[in-house]
Formats: sequence, C-alpha cells, structure tokens
Amino acid sequence: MNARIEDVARAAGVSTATVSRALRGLPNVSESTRTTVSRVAAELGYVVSRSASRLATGRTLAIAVIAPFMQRWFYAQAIAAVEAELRQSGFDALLIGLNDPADLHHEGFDPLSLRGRVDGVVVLTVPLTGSELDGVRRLELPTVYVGASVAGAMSVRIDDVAVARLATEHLLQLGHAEIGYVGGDPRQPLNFSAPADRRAGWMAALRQHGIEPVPAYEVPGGFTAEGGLAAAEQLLSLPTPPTAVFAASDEMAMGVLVAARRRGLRVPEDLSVVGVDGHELAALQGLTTVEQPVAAQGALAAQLVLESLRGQSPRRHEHVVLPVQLTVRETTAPPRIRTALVTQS
Amino acid sequence: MNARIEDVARAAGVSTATVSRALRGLPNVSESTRTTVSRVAAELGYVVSRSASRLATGRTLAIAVIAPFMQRWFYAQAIAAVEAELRQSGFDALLIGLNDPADLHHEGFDPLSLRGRVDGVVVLTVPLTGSELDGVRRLELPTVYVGASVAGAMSVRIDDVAVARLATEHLLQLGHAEIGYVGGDPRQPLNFSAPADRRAGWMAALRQHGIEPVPAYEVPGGFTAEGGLAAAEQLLSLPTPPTAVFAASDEMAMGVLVAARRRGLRVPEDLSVVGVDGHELAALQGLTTVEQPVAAQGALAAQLVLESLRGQSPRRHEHVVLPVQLTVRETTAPPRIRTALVTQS
DNA sequence: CTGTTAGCGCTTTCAC
DNA sequence: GTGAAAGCGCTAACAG
Repeated sequence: MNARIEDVARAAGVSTATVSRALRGLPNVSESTRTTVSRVAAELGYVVSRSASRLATGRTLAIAVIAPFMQRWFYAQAIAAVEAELRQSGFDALLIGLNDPADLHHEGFDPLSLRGRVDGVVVLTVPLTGSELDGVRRLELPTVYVGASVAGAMSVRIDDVAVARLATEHLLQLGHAEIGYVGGDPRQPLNFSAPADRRAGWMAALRQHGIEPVPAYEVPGGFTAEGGLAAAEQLLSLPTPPTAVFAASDEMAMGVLVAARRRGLRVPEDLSVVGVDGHELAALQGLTTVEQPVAAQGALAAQLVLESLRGQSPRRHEHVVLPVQLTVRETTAPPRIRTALVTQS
Repeated sequence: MNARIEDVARAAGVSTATVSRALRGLPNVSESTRTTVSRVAAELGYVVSRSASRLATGRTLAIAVIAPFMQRWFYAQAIAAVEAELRQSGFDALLIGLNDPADLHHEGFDPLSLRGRVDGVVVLTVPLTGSELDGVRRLELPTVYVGASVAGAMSVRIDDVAVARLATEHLLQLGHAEIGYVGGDPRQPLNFSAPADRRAGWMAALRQHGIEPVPAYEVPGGFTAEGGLAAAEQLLSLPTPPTAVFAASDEMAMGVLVAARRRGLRVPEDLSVVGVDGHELAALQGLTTVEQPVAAQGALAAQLVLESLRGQSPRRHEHVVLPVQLTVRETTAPPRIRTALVTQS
C-alpha cells in the first residue's frame, strides 16, 4: 500500500538513487528532475521508510530524552522544550521516564539498550545510579545533562549555589536571621546536585552574615508541595520557629504557604517565603522566587546534542550555566519582632 | 564496535537464524543452544539493531504519543502513564507535542509523516483540525483517543457532562442559585469536547432545578490558572456576582481562588468554588473537585493500542468511559445571604 | 547530473 | 532443531 522509493523512481522515470538525492535536497540534481520527483512523490503519497534509511545510514534521527518524575513541573516544562527543539530539526524524541526511584520498582534502567536506537541523549537531572551513569557513558553517544554537570559529557544548568545565596541574601537583607531551609531528601541518590548545592548556598549566605545555620532549621521537603507542607509544619512547631523559609522549589514553597495559612500565620507579616523555579501557579499566588529558565535549558540541551551530531564545533560549550533572577513579589517582607530588636541593638 | 548478530552466531557456532530464534524465545530451539547463545550474546554485549529488525519485520515497536500543551497538568500526568505502560511492554514512546494552537506557528502537523515510524498512536485530547484528524485516520494504524471519542477509533475518557452535573448539583444542593461557569475558549477548535460537554452539564443541572443559566455567568478561562483568575475577576465584578463558581479544571479553579482572595472574599463563606481534575496542589489548598483518573486513562489507552496490535480481541472496548468522583473539601459551603432568603420564602 | 551496485543487520521461508 | 539464502527499503560509493 505505501509507496516505496522504487515506485517513485519508476513513475518519475529516474533511478532510486536520484529520487533519494532529490528528495533529500542533496546537490547534483537538476532543478527540473528535482521538481518532477517531488511532484511524483507527493502524488504517490510517498514517505521514506525511516527504518530503511536508518539501517542504510546508521543514523536514527532520534534522540532519547531521559527524565524522572515527568509529571513534575520542572520536568514537564523541560521535556516540552526539548521535544519542540528536536522535532523542529526533524528528530524524533524518544521519551524515557525513569520509574520514580522512590518506589521500589526502580530496578535500574539499562542505557545500553539504547544502542542503535538513538543518535544522542538528553538527560534531565536525574538520580541515576552510578552504574546507569556508566552505561550512558559507554553508549558513546553525544550526551547532554540538564541540571547537573557530569564529567565527560556536556551540560546545561544553573548555578544552584548562587540561586540559594540569592534567595537567602534577599531574606537577610530584609532583616531575617532565623531562616529555614526546605530542601531535598538527604538520602537521595547522588549526582542529583541541586538539593545539595542549594543547601550549601543557604549555609554560605548565612555564615557570611555571621549566622551559624541551625540543624533544626533544615528540613527535607522531597521537592513536592506536600513535602513542603510537612516540612513547614515541622519548622513552625519549633520552640523558636524561623521567621522566613527558603524552599528549594516553588512547589515546596506553595506547600509552605499552605502550612502557614493553616496555622493562621500571615505571609509575609508573620512568615516570609522564597521559592525557586518560576512556577506560574506560584507567581499567581504572589510567591517571591528565584526564577530559572527551564525551557531555555531544555532547548539549549537539544541544540547541543544536535550540533554535536553535526560535528559542528564539537563539544563547544561543554558546560553552560544559564543565569537566574530573583523576582520579589508578595511573600517576603521584614520580620516582625525579634529581628526588629536585633536591628536596633 | 557494536556486536552484530553474525558475531554472536560465529562465536556460538550456530547460524544467525538460530541466534535470532534463540534470543527471541521462539520455539524450535534446543534448550542447550538457547543457553549458549544467550550467554555468548551477553558476553559480547550484543543488542539487536532495532533498525534492522524493523526493516525486516515491518514492526517498529514504537507508539506515537501526540499531545498539546505538554506542560499542563493533565497532559503531563497522562503522558507519564502512557510512557510507563509502553516501555513496560518493550515499546518506544515517540513523543509528539503539537505546537500550542494558540500561537500562530501551528502550521498543522502531518500525521502521515508517521507512516512506518510507529505501529500505533495514542492521541491525548487535542484540538486537531479536521484534516489532521483525517490524516490520523488514513494512517490506518491502531489509534486510541484519550479524553474525546472520535468515530472509527478507540477511546478512553470520562463523562464530561456528568462531571459538570456532579459539580453543579453539589453547589445547588448547598443552596446556591447563582452559579458561574469558568470554561474553555468558545472559539477553540472543535472536537475538543470537554469544554462544551462540561458547559452543557452545568446548564442541564441548573435547568433541572428550574434555573435558567445567565449568559453573564459563563466566562472562558482558557484552562489556565491565569485565565481562571481573569474569568473570576470578571464574574465578581458583575452587579449580581455569583455565589459559587464551577471551574472546568482545577488549574482554573486555583485562579478563581486567587481572585477571591485578592478581592478580600472568603472561601467558602463568600464564594464557593468547585474544580475538576484532582490536581495535588489544589487538593493541598482544600479545593472541592470532581476527580478524574488521569493516569488510569493513559495506561488504559496504551494497553488498548498494544492489545489491538497483538490482534487480541480486536477493538474490544471501543469506547471506554471511566468513572469520576466528587471530593468535597473546604471550598464549598452554603451561600451566605441571598439564597438563604430564597430558601425561606 | 544520473544510474549501477553493493550492502546496512536482521528475519523468515524453505530445505535438510 | 538448524542452516542457507532471499529479501525488507533505502543510501552511498563509484562509474559514466
């Protein structure tokens, strides 16, 4: 039923080689034949067989997009951007969702199974285990990581330490001294650097202001709104609760907001909250946050793999760090009482 | 570098045909040779060339997943579910994001380009144009639509009219008479049935209670939180603002919540709000909603294509409708004044 | 500029 | 149970 290249060749009165060249826009084809071939191909509804051309060229025109928690805001945004970029260049996006490592079904994903199925790989900050990372490396395909930099591969990310410093500094400037940190799960797989880096930035900023971070002010939020809510409840139950909270993601920050509301605390009068991301729902709620360019990171990652495939300026920009921006809205303000006294002292 | 089937055959001292049969678990292979072959293959790190086997068999072991607005909650959830199901069955998920039809770059996607690239298609409720729909049909591949039923293809969805009735009935029971509806954009492409159906359900429920729907109470919200916010602002500026709002999605409902808060209205005392979906962020905020099983719809859709591919009970369950459930939380309560009077009359 | 001719790596009859 | 051989549909030298 589907026309093959030979059918087109016959109908156009040329060889299959010419049809192939004409349709792919290769040089050394007269305009007239190219026109004819295109017309005939269209008439016959001819579509090249991807399988056949893959086998013949060794190129798949597909890129694997590996991501965990694809339902989460960051990943959904990034995946959309990567996909759009790939498809625009005629590449297929092979989506690979890692099972939530939290559940025990995570029996490990074997990157080697990707051999011959894709030309390159985009890995969205993912808690890959060491052996999986190794597998990806052994694929020997152009690979770019988004959100974390891995030695030996390209990467696109933001400076997570700077992100946290920015957020924490903002709170410090406002006069806060008791600043809680709601971050990731400490027993999370490694090379998921964002949580650790953000924590480090929070600490660094505090210390720079002569404040020693209190262990009790550091609570894991699992990067979910629910986790943020629970973390905030824990923080707010403390004998000396923090007057401000820096949550490592907007989703967690929204959880913090809910916790505050439930306790009857007003934001920002009684509690200041800063997040990270640029989640539109958070923006609507007036959350002060450090925005990161998610779509840009995804698009750039896709471009890097594609460029690398074309052999253009190979491995250019091995590690790109995109800028972030503090957006102050309505969830941050000077603290009410305690720090006011401190300021006057 | 990558081992080919011939290498395995040679190393195992058998023919390529036998290797092929052994590795795929086909019958007519002695247990001993199967063992040997498997071992040798493993040793050599052999992975079948998807391209080659595709060309030879005509099957791609890939399914296209077409979705618009992949960043939105519903789609992200559904895509994750479809992908998980497919990969579990050894199928590749080829992600195809339609450009946001809202932007003008939507030059139409040509489904025919999928020919030979996938064995089946899962289409997530998408505003396909008539010709695109036709294209998908002409692909003559097993296709299942999620969220809308299209003639000639399988589908998995919920009863959107019932969803709206459920939500509206709940408000009516509470005593509300002025119930606004925040829905989709009226000038949206067709066969995006949810908005229209939900609107119909809202109207039907009202009429059933002898209330004639007021045009002014019906405002488009574009299915985004921002749109919901704007719509609510419009509703609340009315001379006689509604005492309750039914938003056709949780994201829009959250926008309504923000609008209410900005106006200093208390929810549910001054305004009741009901959404649709089961968005976890909305749950956290206590939103009363009609929950739909999104992951289940995605998983089922994937299963239907796969079954159809295996020729099992072809086209069984042509149109599956999954149940929804009203979850009452804290954003709905009896109206304060007006209806109280009415009730007493 | 265009045609001829080998494959790409696997699957699949059809014999043995 | 196993092997030989003929493709699957396209691309890529290499001639001409």
